[in-house]
Amino acid sequence: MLIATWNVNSIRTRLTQTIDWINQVNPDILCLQETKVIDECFPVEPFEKLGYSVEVYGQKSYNGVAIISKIKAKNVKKGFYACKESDEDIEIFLDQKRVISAEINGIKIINVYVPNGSSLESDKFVYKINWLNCLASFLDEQEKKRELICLMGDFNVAPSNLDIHDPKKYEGEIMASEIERNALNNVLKERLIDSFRIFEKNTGHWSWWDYRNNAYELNKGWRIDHIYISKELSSKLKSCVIDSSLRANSRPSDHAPVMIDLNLNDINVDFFGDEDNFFEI
DNA sequence: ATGGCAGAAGCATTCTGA
Repeated sequence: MLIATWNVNSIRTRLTQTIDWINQVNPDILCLQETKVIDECFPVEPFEKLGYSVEVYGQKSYNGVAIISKIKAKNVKKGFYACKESDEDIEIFLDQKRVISAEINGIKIINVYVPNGSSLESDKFVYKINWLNCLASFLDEQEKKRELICLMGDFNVAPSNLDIHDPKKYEGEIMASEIERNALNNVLKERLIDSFRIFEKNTGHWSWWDYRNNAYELNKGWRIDHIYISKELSSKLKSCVIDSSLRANSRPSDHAPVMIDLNLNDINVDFFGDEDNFFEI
């Protein structure tokens, strides 16, 4: 089962490239970020023609997430819910459409577009950390339900210095600070693992290159797009790849897709709906 | 320290992103 994530930086501008990529790799699930379109205007037909079902949570101009899947998503939820914070605390995140989740093939799929934060001195940075803390609370609640989780998207955080082309230059800066890394680790805790690092221990692998200063041509990138899976799923993980070739297209997204291959043949797809049962892998 | 590029909104230029 191929599960992919891609920040397309506008689905309408990147529609042809997205459809071409789907035809090329045939993913079972594709999570998109920065769709930048209201739900009524999301181009669902090209995906449905290929046999996919589409779930969207977008807004005008900014943000926006979507789940494209061969198997229709169940129990689709838009925004945060069931966090231990009160409803009023969750409410401040409602106007930015950055998270959509659903159950597909026995896995809880959580698609996120984490705020960038601008700089450590910015109000947006406070928002970013609060948002990550809310995501951590959201996952705490999912964990109580013993769900198998696949959390993916644009995290706007490089988990370690191995994930930055010039870590000294950006030490302590946005996307590289200890504050952000700690907030991310508090989301992951001991329950979620970085799919990419199961297979690759070295630096030099990026998922995002700045549009400016010829960053892609100079290979000055960052690895900020991630697929985290429940550790119970790690034995099922066959591969994790970043398809950086798309960054060389004309009019590319500044992000590349990331994709895992999970062997789910022996997973009980009827798990959801049976509260008294949970997986034995 | 600044600006570099791209997209949306909307028609000149600003806001936002990372």
